[in-house]
Amino acid sequence: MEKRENFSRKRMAILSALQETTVHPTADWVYSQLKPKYPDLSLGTVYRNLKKFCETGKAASVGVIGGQEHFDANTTPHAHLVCDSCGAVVDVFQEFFPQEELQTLSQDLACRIQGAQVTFRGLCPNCSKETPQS
Amino acid sequence: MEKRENFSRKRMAILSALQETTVHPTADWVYSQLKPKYPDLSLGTVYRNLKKFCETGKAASVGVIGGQEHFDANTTPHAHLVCDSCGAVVDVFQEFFPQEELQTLSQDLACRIQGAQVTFRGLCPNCSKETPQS
DNA sequence: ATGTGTGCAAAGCTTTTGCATCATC
DNA sequence: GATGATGCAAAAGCTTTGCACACAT
Repeated sequence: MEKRENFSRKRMAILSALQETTVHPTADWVYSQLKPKYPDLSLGTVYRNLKKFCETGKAASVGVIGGQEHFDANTTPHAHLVCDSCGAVVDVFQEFFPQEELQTLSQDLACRIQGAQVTFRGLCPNCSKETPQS
Repeated sequence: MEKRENFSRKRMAILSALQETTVHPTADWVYSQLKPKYPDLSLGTVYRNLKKFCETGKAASVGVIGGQEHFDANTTPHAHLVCDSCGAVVDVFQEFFPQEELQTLSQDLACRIQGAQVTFRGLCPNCSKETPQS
């Protein structure tokens, strides 16, 4: 009978993995992370659940970086910095486009802007430290 | 001898196609566009040249939207709006992060920001017109 | 019973790449 | 000849999907 508590334990594990990290992982990262603890986990399941999280607002896509989609469980408005050197995706906790600004912009452009994604490119704090001035 | 003026005519055609449109095309769009005029054009060539244009600064990537990378021959700082309804990528000619602001931000975060990509999401002017208030 | 979640493997799509060929110099 | 560009097809890589089975209600 010990099989019974399988009520989406894996789904919870995927969401937790996403919530407990700040690396903005890819599906593959989550899979590798959980595989040891859930040996029969399938990559398809990770993809399916990540997609579902995005649809239900539990997570958001950071976009495709280096050919792979990155996810973020922090859905509060903030930006990201993608490091040219190490590829890291780090948070920039600042809201550059509050609703009122989006509305102003929408009026100016005769469109309906509903969200903004801000992505910086450069060197992350770590790599910035280790790289001599250019 | 009529073969002689083949000096990268295709490369020029690819760049021109990119420059003469505002749709921020994908590799496949460029390929389809040029194929009638250049029946022996290969998709690989389009990919190779688009990549080269990005490396040499003649073009820039708008990012991966709907699974395909979109390109832009306009490399002046500006933003984009991706339409949730028709998928169009339209220009927003405004520079939201001038160099000085990037430098300020870099200091605050102890990093080195070298560029910013701003992408809005919502309804483009066309779809906004045709869609009743929500 | 019905619906949902999953593993597995196959398929799908976009993009890259190896190799032979052709053009230019 | 040497270099660079291309066509073609194969390969690679990421993501989705069909199907059968297990689990939950």
